[in-house]
Amino acid sequence: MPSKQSIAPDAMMQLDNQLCFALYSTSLAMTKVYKPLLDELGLTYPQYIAMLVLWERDGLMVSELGEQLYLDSGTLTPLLKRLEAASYISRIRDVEDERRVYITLTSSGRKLKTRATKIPDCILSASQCSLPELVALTNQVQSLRQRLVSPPL
Amino acid sequence: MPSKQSIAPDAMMQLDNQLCFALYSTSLAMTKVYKPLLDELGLTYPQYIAMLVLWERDGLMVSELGEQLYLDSGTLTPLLKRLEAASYISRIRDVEDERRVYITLTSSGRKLKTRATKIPDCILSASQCSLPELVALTNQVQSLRQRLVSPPL
DNA sequence: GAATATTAAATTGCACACGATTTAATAGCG
DNA sequence: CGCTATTAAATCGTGTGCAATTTAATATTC
Repeated sequence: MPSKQSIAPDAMMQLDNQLCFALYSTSLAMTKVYKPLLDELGLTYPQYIAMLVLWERDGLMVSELGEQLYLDSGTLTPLLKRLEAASYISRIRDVEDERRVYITLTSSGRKLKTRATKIPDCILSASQCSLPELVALTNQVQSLRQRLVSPPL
Repeated sequence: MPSKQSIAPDAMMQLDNQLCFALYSTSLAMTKVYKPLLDELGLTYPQYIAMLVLWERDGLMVSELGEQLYLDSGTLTPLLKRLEAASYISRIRDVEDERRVYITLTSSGRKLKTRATKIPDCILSASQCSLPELVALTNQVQSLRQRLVSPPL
């Protein structure tokens, strides 16, 4: 009989028991719920979360944006070029330090925030979560992320 | 003053408050934890979860595999071709109904299961979760997924 | 102050995701 | 039987993610 802190290897390997697959498939399912809402704004989900950060604080460097999104320049550079092509942001190289590129909202990008306001409500309703459940689950998942990105020595 | 079931729109839009971003970024962080373990097996994470399903039940159709993984043929066909190129699976068209393609493990693919057995333990330890916490969180996330993929009328 | 190291973005190559379309095969129906 | 509808995979195009490398600029060190 297994102890409290162990479990049969086969059970561990079952897909439905796996937290990682639950996160992976639920994240993809979430993105599909966002899709029709974001289509109206002409944004993909990763573009949307980049805009969310910029709506909070404009004028970030690519690397600062990357820290908040947990994404690197290999992902962000092309994504930001598409947002620039859509006239939502400007990419401006710092004259003080030409290695840096600052991301700034255009007026069109700022205006988009208003139209995006209703999205969180739509998602909340689609997720059929109570607000306390949503807050609790978000905190637990964030706490897990923190443990994963800063592993113990 | 907002009622218990409402919240300021600005707070809703803050990135860190958002369950979807928490799932998205944590799922990506999880995949990075898997990476060095899966590199030893020559698998990517999506390939690994396909193998997990096949280790449970061999000889599934592409569409049956897709139902379990929540992925469609546009994703699975190239992924399965790579697993076939790696000699872990065979793709065999059904002679009864030539629209169907059955996925079968090769002996090499079956052998891989042994080497994969330790992975769930490594992940559990990296996530620094107690087993009860992991089980509870997995159930909550799965329940959310179910609500997202089968919305109410 | 020239050589070296570090830093910030960009680039490259590969592997997903997925909507949409296409191809091919079977089922259903009059 | 022949026509239409449905089904199962495959294909195609776009947009991520990310490791690894490259490019260019700034810091550091001797």
